[in-house]
Amino acid sequence: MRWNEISKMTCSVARSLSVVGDRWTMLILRDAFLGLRRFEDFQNDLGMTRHRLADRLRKLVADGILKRVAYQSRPKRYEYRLTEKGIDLYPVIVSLLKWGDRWMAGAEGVPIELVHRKCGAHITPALTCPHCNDELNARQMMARPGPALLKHRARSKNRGRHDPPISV
Amino acid sequence: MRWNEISKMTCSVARSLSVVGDRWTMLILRDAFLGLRRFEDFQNDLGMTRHRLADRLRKLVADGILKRVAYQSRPKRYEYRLTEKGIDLYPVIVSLLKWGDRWMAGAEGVPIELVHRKCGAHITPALTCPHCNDELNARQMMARPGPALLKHRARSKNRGRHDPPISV
DNA sequence: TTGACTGAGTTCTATTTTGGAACTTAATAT
DNA sequence: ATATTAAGTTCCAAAATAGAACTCAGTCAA
Repeated sequence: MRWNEISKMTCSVARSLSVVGDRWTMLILRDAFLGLRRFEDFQNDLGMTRHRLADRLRKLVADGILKRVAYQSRPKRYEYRLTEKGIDLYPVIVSLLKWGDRWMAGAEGVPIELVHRKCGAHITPALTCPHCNDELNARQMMARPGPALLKHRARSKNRGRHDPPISV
Repeated sequence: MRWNEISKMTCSVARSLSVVGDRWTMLILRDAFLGLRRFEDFQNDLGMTRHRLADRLRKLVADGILKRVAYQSRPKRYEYRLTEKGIDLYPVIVSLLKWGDRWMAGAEGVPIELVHRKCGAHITPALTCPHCNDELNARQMMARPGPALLKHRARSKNRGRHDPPISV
């Protein structure tokens, strides 16, 4: 199976990765969340080739995650800003950040700290249950097929090994 | 810059991606969270080549995210299970799931629903501030350099454009 | 009014990574 | 003896990426 076919999987994780799962894409978005907007800034910060960067930016714009906005005319220059769809990826980046802080940080401590503007606290965001407000972890959760997966199975009747509701 | 050098960046997101940012890796982990453990099961479910799969599993084991456990002898057979380090990636997967549910789901609804065992509710987990319990989004957060980044800057004195504390 | 400089790309080639398909190996089952 | 199963390997072709140089439109400074 080719990578570009994963967008057709009946799985939200796969569909998300078809958009942000490419090499460099997530790091471009990290930079965007840190306030970078211009081609040269991304290129300087990431050290990726201009070629790849141009490609990735184009794809992110096509996918509605960044928008290309003129910031001057004569000469026309464009910068890249997060759309609402892009901003909504924040939890993904923060989760990666948090995991990296815990499992990949050296003796020097963490590279970046997050502050919640509203309450002013320096925090590490947590995944919680919006119903009971408990902090969540994988063992407390259970996955079950949703409507799209049920329809998909009814159509293709390839009922396989991990068909029933599954625990994590 | 080559992709394998990103693990040296002073950034937890980059370091995390150096481990789980490869093509397929995150999907292997999704399957692991859904309960899959065996080579053949991963291969059947994902449709990736056995070659790549073997490679990725090896790397995930080397990185301490999966462990290779014998589940029978004669013939010796091994399965792959999440370690604590692997289980701790759950928020990353869930964040991707949630984003995909919101931005990539079709008219058929979502592929998978999550249930919180403890309270029994069907929920979509949210990122919250552990201090004030508010649900978080990017605009409410601010990033500032942590100890590792400050040391890194002091060493390399390449003080660049996005050096000061940055808002998202 | 020529010559250097900027920012945002594009083009070219060489290298690395993937994908596809067939093959291996050890043990069991028929 | 032969087929089957699970977990890989091997080999070749195709695709993606890295590195470096080049383009292009407009500005600035002498």
